[in-house]
Amino acid sequence: MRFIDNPYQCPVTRTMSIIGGKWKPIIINCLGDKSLRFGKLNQLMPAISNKVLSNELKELEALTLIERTEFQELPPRVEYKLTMAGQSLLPLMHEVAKWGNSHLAKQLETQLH
Amino acid sequence: MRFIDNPYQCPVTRTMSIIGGKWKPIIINCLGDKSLRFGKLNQLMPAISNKVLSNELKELEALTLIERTEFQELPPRVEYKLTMAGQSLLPLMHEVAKWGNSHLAKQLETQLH
DNA sequence: AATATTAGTTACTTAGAGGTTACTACTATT
DNA sequence: AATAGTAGTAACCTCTAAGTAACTAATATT
Repeated sequence: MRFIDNPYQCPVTRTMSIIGGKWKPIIINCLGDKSLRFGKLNQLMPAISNKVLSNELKELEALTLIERTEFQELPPRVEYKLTMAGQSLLPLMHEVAKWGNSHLAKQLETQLH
Repeated sequence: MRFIDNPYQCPVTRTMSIIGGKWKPIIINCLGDKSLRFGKLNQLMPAISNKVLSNELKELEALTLIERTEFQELPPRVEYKLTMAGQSLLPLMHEVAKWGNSHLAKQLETQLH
């Protein structure tokens, strides 16, 4: 999802423009306050392809929401974690998760099939 | 955005499957606790086409998150408002808006161009 | 008889997000 | 000399969410 035209400076529109993609909120929530390797993220989100995960991580890094650390080891090790800016999204993610745990959300999910 | 495969029952994934579309959170936030006509919604979100707005409203209605009321008048009058279920999303929308109003979000928005 | 008003619908097109598959680099281990 | 392990990349494809433009129904008003 790309930038949404936001003439009235709507804050919801602004947030959705930035983290409204299919995977970004899920990645941010997976990271939480942990530092995770690429492969671990891929394993936590089995439905995302490594190409898309790689792209999303690059975009999140460009937005300064996550930080990528490369270790000089073999086999390669790369860890991702939220920056302070990224962590500012955690209360929001908590609210998203809270609603997702509600009876209504669980019921609606089954209806989506 | 359609259903996301959610093998680990992740609540964030669940929420994003349901309201993760480009426009749904914006529509829900626009409605708030008000009852709004189709044309008014279109005016509040000038970047959405009437075809897409119409589709999104139908989907939200099918999810029982909004209620559509048709008045027998001419010219036609139709009003949309959140159901109780839809209103359960307002605290979440409030958190989304709060983050969207942060300095960081405003800064990142300009960067998206 | 033309225009306005409202809430859409229809038919068509298109951008691009997302998906698939195969591949690479580098070394240690069997 | 083949395999494993990690973090990706490259080339290609596909689908569908979204966009565009024109149109409709029904009546009142000019």
